[in-house]
Amino acid sequence: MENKTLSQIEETFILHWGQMGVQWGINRTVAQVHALLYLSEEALNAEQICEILNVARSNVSTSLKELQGWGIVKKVARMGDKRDHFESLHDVWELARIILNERKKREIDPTREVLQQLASAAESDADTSADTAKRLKEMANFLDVSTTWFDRMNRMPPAALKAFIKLGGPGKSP
Amino acid sequence: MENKTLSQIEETFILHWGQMGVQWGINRTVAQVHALLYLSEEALNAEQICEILNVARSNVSTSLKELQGWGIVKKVARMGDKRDHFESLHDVWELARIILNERKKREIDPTREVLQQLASAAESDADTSADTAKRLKEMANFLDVSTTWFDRMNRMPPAALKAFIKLGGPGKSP
DNA sequence: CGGTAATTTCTGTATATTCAGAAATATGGA
DNA sequence: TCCATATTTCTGAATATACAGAAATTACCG
Repeated sequence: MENKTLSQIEETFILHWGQMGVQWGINRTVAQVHALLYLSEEALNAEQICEILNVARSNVSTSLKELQGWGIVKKVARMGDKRDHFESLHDVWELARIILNERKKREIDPTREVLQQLASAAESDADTSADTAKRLKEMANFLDVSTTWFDRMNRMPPAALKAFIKLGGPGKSP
Repeated sequence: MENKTLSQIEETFILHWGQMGVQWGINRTVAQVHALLYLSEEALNAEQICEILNVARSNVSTSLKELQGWGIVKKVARMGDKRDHFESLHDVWELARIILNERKKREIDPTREVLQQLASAAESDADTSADTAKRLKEMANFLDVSTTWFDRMNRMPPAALKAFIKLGGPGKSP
């Protein structure tokens, strides 16, 4: 089991991706593991990932679990090897679609529900000003409209979505 | 200077917004200050914000500065009052547009540049596999296409954007 | 110009989060 | 069943974040 080393370029990408992740509220190691698997042509096992990234085995385990939970990394079996191997989705469009959708499901949707409840409760709440009630309603409505739009985009076949974005949506500007 | 207290509903919203912020890599206090100002009909001064949110004065100062840097909170002067007062943009669409655009400018654009450099360097780098080079290029290209699309959306007049989203973009599904 | 109040920046400390390694558990084959 | 290896859970240490108060700066008014 030889230690496959990274080129300077690969290393830079992985480190940058990790930084990026942190800014978006994603654990650095999770982002790095993902970056590594994204670049890697063949599936890697947990041990290899530790060695390449120089992070603790436990972190890799947790990160892989997280990435699998998002559906962007999958286990693959290898003949004659008991250990699990992991590979990432390699289609960037599909990756983006899944990541955005997962974050929406986990973070936006619950917020939307809370806001809807608050907005409707605020209407008849003596302690809450009509003005606050209005703003809550506007925010709730905004989330509603924009998530509905997102869902629609999300349901498009990948190729169609890609074409739509490339075309520029509403009609291209000069 | 009396301590304006929050209704239960307002408090819940502000706390939730703070949580939400953290998940997206935004300082909790920053998000809470924003939530408070978003709800508030009249502009508040820093002192009031401290009292209402129970956070340190210095944190409020830093948070306000940050929010002003994003362009979603503005100072307003009040007759006969030396202290600065602050108010948030109240148009949710405009808010979303500005926030997304700022994050793009600060986080995506630099990443895109790095990736473009890495991708082109990878092509002629002996240490980097052709496969890696391909993936870097795909990622760089994806960021390019999607940010170009975003910029185009962003340049639409607010009303047109709103209408476009509400309509459903690519054509509505059954 | 001075004095006063508001505001921001700085600094040490407290708190919370994240991490790596160790120990415990689970899994698969002989 | 036993052994080897993979995986997860636990725990102290490292790191990052939030805080309060002090010091410095700025703005305002007489």
